[in-house]
Amino acid sequence: MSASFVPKSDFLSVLMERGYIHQCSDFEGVDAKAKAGELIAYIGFDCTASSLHVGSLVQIMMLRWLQKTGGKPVPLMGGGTTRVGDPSGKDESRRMLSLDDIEANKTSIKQVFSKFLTFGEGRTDAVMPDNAEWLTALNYIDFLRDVGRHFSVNRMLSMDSVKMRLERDQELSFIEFNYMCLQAYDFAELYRRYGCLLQMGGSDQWGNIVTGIDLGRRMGAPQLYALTSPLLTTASGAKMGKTAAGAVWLNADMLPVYDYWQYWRNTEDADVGRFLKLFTDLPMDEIRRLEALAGAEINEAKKILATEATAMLHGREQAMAASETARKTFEEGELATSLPTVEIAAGELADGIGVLNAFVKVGLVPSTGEARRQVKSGGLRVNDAVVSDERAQLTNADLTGGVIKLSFGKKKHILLAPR
RNA sequence: GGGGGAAUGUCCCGAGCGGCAAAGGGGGCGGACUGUAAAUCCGCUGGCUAUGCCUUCGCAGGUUCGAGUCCUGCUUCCCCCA
Repeated sequence: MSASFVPKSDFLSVLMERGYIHQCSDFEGVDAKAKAGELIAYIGFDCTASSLHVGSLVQIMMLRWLQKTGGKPVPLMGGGTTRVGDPSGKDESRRMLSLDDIEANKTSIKQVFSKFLTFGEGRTDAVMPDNAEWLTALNYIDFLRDVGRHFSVNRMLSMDSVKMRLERDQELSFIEFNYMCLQAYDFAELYRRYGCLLQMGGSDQWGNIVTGIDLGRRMGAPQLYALTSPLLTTASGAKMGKTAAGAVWLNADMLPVYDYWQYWRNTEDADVGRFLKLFTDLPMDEIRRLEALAGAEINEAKKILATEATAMLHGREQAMAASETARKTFEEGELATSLPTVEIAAGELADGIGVLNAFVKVGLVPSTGEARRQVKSGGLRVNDAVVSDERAQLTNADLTGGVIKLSFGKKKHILLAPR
């Protein structure tokens, strides 16, 4: 980032101040467009899964700030590119998604965007096109003639991502080599359709975005711009968005609100300030105050981070409920009825069910073998009492207030209720 | 087309004289310590109706009391020559 540059637009001021920016092709240019209220920007999203996860949140937030500062955000669904399958994840035979799957994923993903952006027909309202709209209509010969001639292979070969692969003798498939052409074409097409001037994305997208700018110029678009965000890792170097249980999904049906809240609550100390800036709307003054908290006090900042981030996605009411459940569970050690509950046939419980199987049944551990191991290391508890006998049975006698509380480790609790 | 390598515990990397549920890492999980953090230390890291049974080393056959290990064929990937 150019050290001397001082933005005049709200958009760049916010992004710079909050740490969203890694590189920008032309700060002054973007700044001027934003200042004039003419900035329309897009970010591409895969629709390989029915939900985005935390890893995409920085991108979503950039679109959100764009809208809040007077620009028009364009989240682009990669419905067309998804059909090809992104080859850069080098694990070979990635399954091809059916068109129905892709369509379903798009619908599901759009729900998330509507939490962060306002869609509509207005000047700053977001629109969500799908690159399948133009990519699938392409004819190979026409594409080569109209678009392909603008790509310089010499130039493509000189790009870092390509150069690296060639130097290491790693295979670079033709389809992968073409992927950037399709993405570049998206940019040109979005300019044509929406007057989109800026493409944003993660820092790994820089090369692809710049290729798009280049193509735009050759195809007669005005100057286009690139802006990338830093690749996010936690302070200890782990990738964001992955936990033991899998990805931190944004859709509530794939990750319960409580778990989402917990994800943020468990942020490392060193990340609190950075995350508050990136993942909440809190004013900077407030954030500066929170990140100055030291020692155990920083837990207050983490709770605020969790509640704010959750509220943005799932609504304030749900966020408060998650916060309250956590408070009861951790600070009062009391049984909160809002913990996830799994039902069991009343008769089954009356007959007695093995502890190990009970833990497997509610999904806290994957197998009885794992349950057995956890008993040995003291990781399982029933009604807060450590399980020491793996042969123990759970019966109606274990019901406390109509349920049995099963805990795995300190943080994972599930209630077992007879039905 | 010719020659030479490689594929191992369904997260990854990676050892493996014919007796192997298979060394060692990383990652992950649990425990201790804390603050629901980090760091550190300890334990665990195929499945089950479990003093036993079943399934794992690219795929399919074969040799053998016994195969990840030896043989044959196949698949995929890499390297060298053409």
